[in-house]
Amino acid sequence: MLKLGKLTDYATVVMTALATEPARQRCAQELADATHVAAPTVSKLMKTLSKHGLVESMRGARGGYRLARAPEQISVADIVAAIEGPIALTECAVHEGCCTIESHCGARSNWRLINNAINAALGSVSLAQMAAPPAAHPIHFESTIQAPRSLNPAATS
Amino acid sequence: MLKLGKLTDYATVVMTALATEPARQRCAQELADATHVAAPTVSKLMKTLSKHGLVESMRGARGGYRLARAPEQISVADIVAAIEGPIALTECAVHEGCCTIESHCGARSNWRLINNAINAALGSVSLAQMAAPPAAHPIHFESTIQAPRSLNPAATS
DNA sequence: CGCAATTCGGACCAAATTGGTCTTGATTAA
DNA sequence: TTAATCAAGACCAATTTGGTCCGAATTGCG
Repeated sequence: MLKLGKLTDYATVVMTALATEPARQRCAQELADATHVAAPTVSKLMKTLSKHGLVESMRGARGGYRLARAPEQISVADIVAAIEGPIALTECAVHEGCCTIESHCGARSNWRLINNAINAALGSVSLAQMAAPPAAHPIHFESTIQAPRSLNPAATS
Repeated sequence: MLKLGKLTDYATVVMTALATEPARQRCAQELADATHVAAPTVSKLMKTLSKHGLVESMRGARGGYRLARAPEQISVADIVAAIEGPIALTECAVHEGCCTIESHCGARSNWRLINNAINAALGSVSLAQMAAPPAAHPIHFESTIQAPRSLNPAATS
């Protein structure tokens, strides 16, 4: 189903909630209330997100969480990567040599290209866009993926 | 990890192998030999692929499998959809109303847009491109969602 | 200055999904 | 008829996922 873990989905919801008021810090319970996600789950999510530097955590009695960066500087790719690990459709796109058929596979390199494209797509959507109503920000994906033979992979678009 | 099931990966490999000689029909064992995928797994894959109309099956002695369409007419999105079901990053993108927080969720509609974009990306890559060396076909996909009122320049680093 | 309330952090466990194999039955060429 | 091959399903093992719980840390108040 090309599915994204439920936790990742929840993470985007919580992050979107935080993005509505980036300055205010809120504790896990407060976020759970706002998003209707189970409180322990929110706690777990925030732990992971904080470990990856997407949110800042304040401990102690009046602690809570807060976005580490401006909503425009956080992409959904960041969230996905934080919760689910590096974005990789195929296992071999990250760990080379773990595939038993790697030598007989003509599809590998092309998979990596597709992988990059999706990565770019997810990276081009910011939290600010997620928080806004869909009509406000037309989301435009454009990705030309070419084999790194003689082409400069830097974004010259 | 945004991961794709291993079976889907294998399916693309087997399909790519078939695409190298679209006219020839090959039995499951032959394909297993060529791709180094376990024979029973190939059998299971082909069953599913045939059920979804991507390959044609010939039964009986000297039977085998063959691509149902030209390699250019089959996209990786077709394969993914056949093995893993409809492409949906979030559960709510397909089944509405199964999410407990649907009413408090400002991210839903945007998720659907992203989902469509990825769908388009996978649909723009054909089996013929997968079978060819990566440098041969620069893969280009572009997907603008919603009215292109104001263009978003966030993609450039 | 110490206590207690509150909150984050990490470990743990249960369950669902997935990956893979096997067995049985139907179909066709030799 | 016989052998070979696909079709269909049940079945089991394993990885991953989702969720809960308890301990460590910090702040506010008495």
